[in-house]
Amino acid sequence: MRHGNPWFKERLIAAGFRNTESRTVILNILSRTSHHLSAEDVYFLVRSINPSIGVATVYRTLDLLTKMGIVQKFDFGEGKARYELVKKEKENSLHHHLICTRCKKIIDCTNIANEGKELVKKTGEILSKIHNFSINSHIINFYGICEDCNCRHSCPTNRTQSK
Amino acid sequence: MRHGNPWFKERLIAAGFRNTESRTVILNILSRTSHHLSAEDVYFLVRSINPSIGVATVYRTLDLLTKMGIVQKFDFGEGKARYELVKKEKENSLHHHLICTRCKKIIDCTNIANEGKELVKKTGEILSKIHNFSINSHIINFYGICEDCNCRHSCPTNRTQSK
DNA sequence: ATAGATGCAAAAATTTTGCAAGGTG
DNA sequence: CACCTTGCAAAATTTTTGCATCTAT
Repeated sequence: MRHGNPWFKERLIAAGFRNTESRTVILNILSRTSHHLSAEDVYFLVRSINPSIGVATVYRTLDLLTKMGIVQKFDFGEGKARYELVKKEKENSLHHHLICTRCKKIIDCTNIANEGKELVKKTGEILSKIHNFSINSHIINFYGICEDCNCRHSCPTNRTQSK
Repeated sequence: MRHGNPWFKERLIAAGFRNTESRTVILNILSRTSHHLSAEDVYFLVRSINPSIGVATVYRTLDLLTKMGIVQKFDFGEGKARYELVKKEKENSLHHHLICTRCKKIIDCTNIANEGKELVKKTGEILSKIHNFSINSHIINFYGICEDCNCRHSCPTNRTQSK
């Protein structure tokens, strides 16, 4: 994985796309982090490597990678999307998240509760068959209030309606 | 449920909020549909009932209802959020969605694959305990390509990169 | 009377798009 | 060389916010 991500190059070519600098840079960034990066995060990192790459390219590339199934797009209700490389080892695992609706913290629980793997798979197969829908990925999100927020506030609803 | 949604009024008062016209109108709209409405959808419907209510109030109210757990906020990666009233009967059910990453269609599968209910509950309890996180709701989304899109296009990736 | 709620319009924030210029196969 | 990609900036979208005014309790 040191240089060039050949598997990625192959997939691009095979799909009829071109193997460009921007795409390589963005893919390298995604492959070197374990976080869910926002488009802005990616853009920021991209600039530190090649300042001539623009935001539009970042968005277009993330979109392309998502459509190719190389990247998974997440939406945690923050008003912006986040992206993560789909790793081979992760392809068969669960994507669990705990999301605090108060402070927007995201706790990644992938692979902690793996007993459910079979069931999610089976459920996917059933739905897939009923609706003739071909599934590429999934997300299981739990929403609630995190430990920190629970300690700091006693009232369950933010009184001021503000952030 | 014909008039006033008394249970809602009670919850507002109990939490120290006021029982206002806007809130009643918005809640009535949400309680009369089975769709996931965007803020824009709600605003549009609100205007047809009381044109003097503004967008900001719609957003503020949806936010308040979400924080109170009366409404669930969904984010399907369309660039905007959608909202749905949490119905009593639904509180213990599953929220399954099939989401087409090509045409953005959302297929609601709530309650079709109910064998998973126990498992989701158990998983939630485990994660909840590990992270000391109090769960209010959850979502299970499957991403892929829908029947219509599969029929119309042979190539797995949209060649033009455009919408 | 008083703290909370609202409307309005401006501002923020994220993402998309048109087009001319550049790069890849 | 043809066609895909890109940068740039403008535009489109969705959501938030400040503030004066209004309203429920």
